[in-house]
This record gives sequence, C-alpha cells and structure tokens, in this order.
Amino acid sequence: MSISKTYQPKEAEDKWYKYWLDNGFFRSVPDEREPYTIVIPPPNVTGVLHMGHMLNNTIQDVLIRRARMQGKNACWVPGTDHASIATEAKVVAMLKERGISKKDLTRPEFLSYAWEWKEKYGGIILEQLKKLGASCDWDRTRFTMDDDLSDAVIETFIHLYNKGLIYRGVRMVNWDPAGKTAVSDEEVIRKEVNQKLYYIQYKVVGGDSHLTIATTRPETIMADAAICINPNDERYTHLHGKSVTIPLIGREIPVILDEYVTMDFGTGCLKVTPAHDLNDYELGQKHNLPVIDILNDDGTLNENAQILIGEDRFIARKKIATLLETAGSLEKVEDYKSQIGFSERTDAAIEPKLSMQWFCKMEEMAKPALDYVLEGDIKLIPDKFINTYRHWMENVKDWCISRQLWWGQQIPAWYLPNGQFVIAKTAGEALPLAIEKTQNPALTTQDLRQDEDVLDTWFSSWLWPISVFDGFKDPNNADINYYYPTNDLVTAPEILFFWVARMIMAGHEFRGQVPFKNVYLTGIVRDKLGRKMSKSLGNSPDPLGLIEKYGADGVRVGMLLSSPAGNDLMFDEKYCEQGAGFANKIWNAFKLIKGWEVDDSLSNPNGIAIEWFGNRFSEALKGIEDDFANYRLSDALMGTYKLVWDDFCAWYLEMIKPVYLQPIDRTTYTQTIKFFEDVLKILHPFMPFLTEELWNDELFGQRAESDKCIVAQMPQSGQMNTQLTSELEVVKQIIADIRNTRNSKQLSPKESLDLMIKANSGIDFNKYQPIICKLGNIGELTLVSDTVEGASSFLVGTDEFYIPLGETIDVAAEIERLTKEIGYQQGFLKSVMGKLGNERFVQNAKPEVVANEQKKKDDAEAKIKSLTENLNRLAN
RNA sequence: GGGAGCUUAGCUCAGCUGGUUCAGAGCAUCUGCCUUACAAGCAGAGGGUCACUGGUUCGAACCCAGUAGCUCCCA
Repeated sequence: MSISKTYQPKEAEDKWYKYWLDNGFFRSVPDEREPYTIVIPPPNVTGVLHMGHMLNNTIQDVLIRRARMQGKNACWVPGTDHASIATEAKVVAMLKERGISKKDLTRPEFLSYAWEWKEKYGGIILEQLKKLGASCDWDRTRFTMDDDLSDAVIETFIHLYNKGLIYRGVRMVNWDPAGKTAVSDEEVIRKEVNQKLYYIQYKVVGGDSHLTIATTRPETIMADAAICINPNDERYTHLHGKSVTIPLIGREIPVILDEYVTMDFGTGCLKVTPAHDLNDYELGQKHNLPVIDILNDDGTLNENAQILIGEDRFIARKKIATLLETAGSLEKVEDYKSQIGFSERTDAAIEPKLSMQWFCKMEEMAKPALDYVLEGDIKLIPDKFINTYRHWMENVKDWCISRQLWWGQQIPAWYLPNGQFVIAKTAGEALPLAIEKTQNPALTTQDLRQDEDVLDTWFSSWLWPISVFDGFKDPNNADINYYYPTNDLVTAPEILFFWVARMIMAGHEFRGQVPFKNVYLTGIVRDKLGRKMSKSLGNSPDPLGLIEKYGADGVRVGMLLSSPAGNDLMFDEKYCEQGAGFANKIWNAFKLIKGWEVDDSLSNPNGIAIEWFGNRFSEALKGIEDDFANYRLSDALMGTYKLVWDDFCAWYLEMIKPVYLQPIDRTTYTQTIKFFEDVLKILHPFMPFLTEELWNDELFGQRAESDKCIVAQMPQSGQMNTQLTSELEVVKQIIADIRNTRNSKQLSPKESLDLMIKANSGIDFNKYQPIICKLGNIGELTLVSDTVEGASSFLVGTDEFYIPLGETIDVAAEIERLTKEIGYQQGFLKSVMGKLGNERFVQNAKPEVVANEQKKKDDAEAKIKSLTENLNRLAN
C-alpha cells in the first residue's frame, strides 16, 4: 500500500465498518464465555444524532469494544423508542402538509399514516450511529412498539392493575392545550416570564366595602370557589364569615381562613380556583370547595365561564382586564416576573387541569429500587447522584401513565355501558370479565368500548432491558438468562428518575433482579460558553459534519478528552482537532516503522530501550486498567494518549530509530512491531478505525481472516521492573538537562558534546550510555569520581553531571545559577528540618512519613554539599 | 422557600486514605528549531493566595463551621 503523508479517515471508516458488519463481529449469541451487556438508551425514533448522543454512544462503544477485547461475549443491543408525543406531532404535521386533519381520520387510519412515517423517517439516528463506529449487534435492533414489546407493555399493565398498583383517578395534571394531552412533570420546562399582576376588587356581600386580590390569571376568576385569608391577618378580621361576589358574573363565594396564605404576598387575599391551580386544588379539597372548570381541552373558555365563552385563555385574559376596568373592579396592574411551565414538545404554556387519568402507584415499588442503590447492588457513577436518587425515591409521587394520544400502546381498559370498566388484553378476554362484573350475560363485545388513551412512552422503556431479550414473552429463554442483568447503562442524569429508577423498579418487579450493575451518568454537552446546545441557539455543530472533518476516531477522542463522568462537557471543536492530530501521530509512527529495512547481520544495540518500554507499557497499562475499573474514561484515554505519544513515539522510537537510510537489526524490529501491535490494541476502543486499518497492514505479516484488531486480545499489565522505569526517568531528566544546556548556550543540537558523570546514587549509568549518547548527542561519556572544573554542570537527584565547554563557559552566569540553586535547596532543607525538629511530628506521624523526611534531609544536604563545592571551584 | 453539588493555571479538568519536591495534566501562550515518521511536528520555558474567613491537626487543596458566587433538582 502506498503511504500517504497524513491519515485519511474516510476510506478506512467505510471499509472497516462494512467489514465488521458483514463478518458478524458485532453479533453476539449466548455461549460459555462471560457476557458483557449494554442496552442502548433507545433514542427517540424521530430523533437525529446530536452531540449528546455522540458522547453517550462513544462511551458505550468504548466500553463494549474493550469488553470484547477482554474476551467477554459483548452484546450491545440497539433500538429506538416510539416517543408518543413527539412522533404524533410529526405525523400530524406531515398530514397537515398533505391537507389532512387528524380529526377527520379514524384511529386505524391515523396509525397507518404514523407507521408509514416511522418506516420512512424513523431510525435515521441508528444509521448515523454507524458512522461513529458503534459496534451494536444490529440483528437485535428493537423498537418499543414492536409487537412483542407492545405485548409486554400491555401484559405489564394488566399485571400491575391486578396487583392493585394501577388505578384511575381525577388528578391535577400538566395539560398541554396544544398537544391536547397530559404531560409529566419532567416534560414541563419552567421558564421565567414577564407577566402582569392584576389587582381585582370583589364586593363584600351585605355592605359597601370590598376586598382586593392580586392574580396573574384574571381570566380564571369565573372559576373561583372562595377567597382565602390568613386567620392571623389582622387587616381582615372583619371579613371572617363573610361572602364576596365575583366581579362581572356576580357569583357569591365564601371567605375562608387558612394559614396557607402568605400575608405579605400581594394583598394577603388569595382567590381559590381549585380547577386551575394545584395548590388551590389541595386547598379546595381541604375546605370542601366546589371545582369549577372553565376551560376546554384546547385552552378556550367553556360555558362554565359564563362570559367570553370560546375565547382562548390568553385572549380572554386581555379582554377580561378591559371588562374589569370598565366595571371599575380593576384597581391596578403591576409588572411581575414568575416561573411558568411550558410543554417540552409543543412549547405551549402548561395548564394545570383536572382530568381522569391512569396512575401507577410508586411507593411500594420504590422501596426495593432504592435499596438496590443504597446497598451497592447498583452503582451510580459518579456516586454523588445517590443523594439525589434517594431524595426522589423517598418522596416519590404516583406516575401518571396515560396520554391523550393515539400513537402508543392503547390502554387495555374496556368500558361497559354502565360506566364500569374491566382490564383485559382483548375485547374477547374482556367480555367474560364484564359479564361477571355486571351479572349481565347479554353483553357482547359490541358493548365494550376500549379506553381511547395510550400509555406513556416511559411505560414501554422502563421494560427495555427485559423486553429486548423477550423476557416477558418467554421469561426463561436462553438470551434473557444469559444477558440479564446487563452490565453497564450509560445515560444522562436528567432521566435518572423517570427512566433509570423505573427500570430498576421493573427489574425487581418482573425479574426479582437489578436490570444493570452500573449506571454511568454522562453530563450535558454544552458549547464552550457553557450554554446548552440547542436548535434555537444554533450553537450545536453537526455531528456528521464533525466526523467528515476530523474522522470518527478524532471526534471520539475529542468527545472523551474532557468529559469525566457526571460532568458537563464544554465542547470545543479544538478537542476533535486534537483527536485528529493524535490519529495522525500514530499514522506517522507507523510510517516510520514501515520504512525500516532489516539487516540480519546486525546485533541488537537496544536491549535497555526494549526492556524499558516493555516495563513502561505495563506500568502505564496498570494505570489505564485502574481508570477503566473506576469508569474514569477520560483519564484512561489521557493515560493511553501519553503512553503512545510520549513514551512510545517521543522516547522509545527515538531511542531505537536507526540513522536515516540505515537498516535495523532483527530483534529490535520484531520487538518494535510487537509493541506497536500492543499500542494498537489499547487504542482500539477509543480509535477503532485507524487501529483496524493499521492492524491489517502487511507490516504485521499474513493474518488469519478472523485475526482483526476488534477481537484482538487486550494486553494485561503484569510484573514490572519499577527500578528500571524510575531510573529511566532520571535518564530522561539528564537528556532534558543536556538539551537545556545546549539551549542556554546557543549550541546547535547537531554539535556533539562530552558528558562526565559523578554518580552518587548507585545508578549504573554505563547501562544507559547508548541512550544518553544517542538522545543527548553525546560524543564521549565518562564516569568520574571527582568534580570537574571548567565545565557546565547540573544535578539530577544526587548525581552530578558535567559538560566541558572549554572557553565558552560563562563563569558569572554559572555562579549565579549555582547560588540560586543552593538557596532553593537550603530553603527546602529548612522546611524539612522544621518538621523533623518538631517533636510532635516525630511522635505522631507515621514512621514511613518520618523516614521520608529524613531521606529528604539527607538528599538536600548532599546536593548542597556538591553544589557548594562546584561554586567554590568556580569562584577560585 | 427546601435539597444537592460546584469554585484548583488563560481554558477544560485531575488531585483516591490529610503526609514524597504536592500544587498536577491536556490544551492555549511564549522562546528556539522545516534535525528526512510526523510543522497536524520537535526541543524548551513561563503561568496558581487551591473562592473567602475561621477552626481541628505535628501537618489541610483535602476534614469541620461560616460567608460569597455559580449550577442543578424539587416546590
């Protein structure tokens, strides 16, 4: 193959992804190996790849590829969820473009359009993940509305209903008047909004006086059920037991007393509107107030309002202000800021609304789900999220699981003519239950009407780790028994509660087991200014564009470079650039090795270099393994980065590199190729494409068809000679000091120098002579037993080094340098002596700490001694 | 209003059980080099009152209390 000057990712990426796919490298079937399983957090089927997915899936792919190379049976299950609200919104929009209105369609007609949409546009995101290199077992791709998964949802509903954990009830829900559905608290986005506070006068019945309330929602006065004041509020004692009339409509409502009212907010008089405010609802329940709902599902006023019927709530607000003013009931209007909820999907202002919904009781299921986490059966990474998790689980609220939509699993509740209902999977199964319940044998399936609503999408996805392995249809099948519980889940903290926690509940309820052992929580990908990436800000780069520009490997490295678990990632394209630069560095190391000719007649001059790198590799690998074990992925990557760039390229290759166009000996060549192979292996989880491309080069000889980097056996750290690696750190320092000496004396690196070493530490420098000479460009290296006069000198540890520079030595500068160094060492010695002179330190500190201080003292004294000697000689 | 978390170099972050010359890394910056693998590079250098104030301790970036600022969650 011809070697290009820089690495060209595009070709390698397409080629190798196809190869892996076609040859079943991502495929997993149960066998005797240890399983390692990840289920993907199913992206929204309407979704397109964004930076959050890039981060999340890069992490999953790194974990799964590493496990695969560790010899585990790695299975990454991909799929999508049906995202009822988002998808239905897209389908409605599509129909609108075709001039079709949803309300003119029957449910089956609408659903066939929805499936058409899903088949055509759904799951684009999965194709995009392939560009990133995601090694999912695509044969296992699932969708939360697949027949089997839907069956599981329905059966789960029936099971929980029969257990008494699902009930129907009137509740205040977050109503989205644009989507005409209830949405969960989590789907409501709170924003600070500029509003107006209207001060409205209500006439007190039986007198001329009035009271004034302050409200941001004057259009709801027609729904008022009472005025509430604090019983301790002395301004209003005269109102106790009185009634007032609502302006414009003249309805009479009581004045009630409750300490709930804050005296210093507004006027201290609170209008109580149970149908349209959660707090008012609770207050209304407490005081037995009637509930008067004046709003239609679409946010317009209904007959109960008596006036402005049919007007939208916001228009009604403006109009009623005018009406009140005309009637003389509007005292004043003030500007006011407050938090308002908006629908995540439609951006409509959320309307608190009473409606009949289905609920799932949480308290009973939350308990074991909390215990799994508290007892460590499930680890949250980072563990700071345990507190949040506990707080939520201890204050859990029942889960509203119904949605007023068609796209999703229809609730298996069947209503009877008399208003009762039964729960069953089909009308056929519902009928006998209905007959039994009503004692009316004349009933037919024609008399049954299924609930119109569908279940919350999370009611599907909480089953995901079980349902993707058919654990409901066939609870004892080979897959579920083998792959479940899964190992790691990688997701965002935002959905810790309504997805992760509920999966844990489902895992316990339906399998008696945790669904996964570790939950890795990623942060939010923000722009470099710290803003959340969003379409409206336009601050998100196009992920596929990034891959095009920097290569998938470069982007993967970029994503991981600065994203510790649980921390937000301040994304900057520079990270991808760094990743691409790293890929290029590896490419060039390859080019160097590839260019060597072997001469079998040469002996190996690189014994120490080879021995050193072998040990250094093991040492660095130990750290990397430790980082992985603790899910410190960016640290593991940085450890790998430095091992490859610094140790392998900058030091090892420089040590052994033959002079230009000179051949290399066989041993060094073979060893270096082996090292490079190991380097490719540890890089593979981070940079799968480049490593596979190089792995298959003829440099490594003929490989078997199955011998691919993706399944190569990950090296493991073993025994290592730490004396060698730490001595080499000294050698590196010597070389750096030689280079520094050259630098400060303005000498060319090409000019060879001599080096004399007065070894005091016991290091055998003869051993390192070839390395020092080669990298420091030293002509002659000699070991001496006395200090050398007229030479530039430096200290590494306690060893002394001299470079004779003849006439060129600048005595004054050298004296200054030595004096400064002595000063520093004396200061250091003083601080050490301070500790050692402190009796309480010597008594209380651990013996090894004290011994260490003693050693520091000895070293400092030795250094000062030799520095002083040098100084004295120069001064003479 | 309640709860959780954060604050270390210009930027993004490590710093694990308080103890090694512990104040670190990467990037950025500055200086010098086109030395035939790589200028997407090489060789060096500078840069910090560890938010602030107290306390505990022989010893604090680390433990405790308070203050300030920021973020998130719940209301």
